[in-house]
Amino acid sequence: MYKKPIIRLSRYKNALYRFKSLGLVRIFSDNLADAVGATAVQVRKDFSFFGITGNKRGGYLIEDLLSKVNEILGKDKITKVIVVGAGHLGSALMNYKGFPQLGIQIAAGFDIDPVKINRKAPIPIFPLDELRDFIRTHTIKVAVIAVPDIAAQQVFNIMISEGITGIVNFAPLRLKTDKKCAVHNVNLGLELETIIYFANALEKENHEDGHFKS
Amino acid sequence: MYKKPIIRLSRYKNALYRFKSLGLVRIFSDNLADAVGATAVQVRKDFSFFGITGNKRGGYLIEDLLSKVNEILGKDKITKVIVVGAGHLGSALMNYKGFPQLGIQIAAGFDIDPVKINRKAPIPIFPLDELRDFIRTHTIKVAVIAVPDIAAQQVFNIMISEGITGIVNFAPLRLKTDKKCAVHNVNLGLELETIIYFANALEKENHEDGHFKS
DNA sequence: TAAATTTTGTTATTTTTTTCACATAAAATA
DNA sequence: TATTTTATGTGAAAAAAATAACAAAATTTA
Repeated sequence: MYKKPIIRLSRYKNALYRFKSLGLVRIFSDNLADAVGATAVQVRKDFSFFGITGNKRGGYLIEDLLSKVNEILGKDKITKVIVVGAGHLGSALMNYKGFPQLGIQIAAGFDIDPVKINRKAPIPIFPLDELRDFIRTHTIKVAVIAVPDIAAQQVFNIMISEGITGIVNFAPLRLKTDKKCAVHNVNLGLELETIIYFANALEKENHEDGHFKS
Repeated sequence: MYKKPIIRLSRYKNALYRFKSLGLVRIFSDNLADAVGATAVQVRKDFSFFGITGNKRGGYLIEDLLSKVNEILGKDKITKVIVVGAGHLGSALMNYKGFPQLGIQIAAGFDIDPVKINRKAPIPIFPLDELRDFIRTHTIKVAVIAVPDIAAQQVFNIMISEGITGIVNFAPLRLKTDKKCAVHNVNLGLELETIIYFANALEKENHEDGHFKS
């Protein structure tokens, strides 16, 4: 399925835009590796995997590279995304400044709390009742779930039945479906837990180092 | 290094607490697999990898399993964590209800904006100036970076120099580190981009299916 | 122009992760 | 008690991902 190379391709793309905005025209695998935290070999390997080639000793032309990467990632058009749940996390996403550059347009937010509704805002926030209709009339294909876990499954079901094909889910539960939909679960608690494990492992290692080596 | 099994172990643990709270005593690899989106074999393989065994045909005693998993994950004590940046995302994290159960205590937040400072709140928010001192006096080892990208590197440097060993970074840039600190970069924009890629791939697949098969 | 250097691109190798296949123990049933 | 059923546990195989090794092209330098 080759998931990791795809993810890195997105990272390369973002780095490329940054390099481009600095006025650079040409880039080396080494620079890209530094920018995304990979190795130069890995960058070239990824490119090779997707059939992208550069110039021996000359690196890559940023413009060429961008158009190839964008083609592979299907970023030739703007993707409309909705965010369901306008709490802290939902707001954080809706206020994320980087989306336009990524070809992502947050089309609307939804919330069950009447206080949060604001149809006139730059990114309007509608009541949850209107979710189904909005997805249908705007042919939304990608959505973010940022509601409490009790509400998540219900929201998810609406999305699935309306033909959403990609969901990033921030509610700490695993959403189930038989339908064809890519679901990416992001669990903020888990991210912290995982890093705590590795932090502890490092702590131990450091102490052992201190004991045995120095 | 075997990173994936560790991450799943955290997921199993959380699922186990949920099962336990439902009054269950015994659990099967199959149930755990469903709960975390893995397969039953994978669950058993993971357990086998960490030397955890159950009872043939009898599944696993939740209580036993939890104590073993917690031991492996080093969750016998509470980990104090600080959150730097009290914007939308930082607030989302500080308000996350699930942390106490995970043995995580958000000890404090930090922000550069004077308006956000609140020393009396349940989770106090201090000015950024006091970050270094706080880490030192409270021997903080794990931190979250939820500041804009321009501020991230500076915050990171303070953390590293004060001996933080685990960082979850939400700023959309890659923080460089030596071996002494585990950094996990979470890029919300990238999460969306990745799911858009897979959503598009599914769209295409569905259309092809419609064309060739039905 | 020849040699040295730099950087890509690819093949081979290793490591990590997932899946498959099936033996084995415990419990249930006949 | 013998048979069948249900799960676990693990060795082997396959797939995915990361790393290593090095040939080849382009450029620079001598």
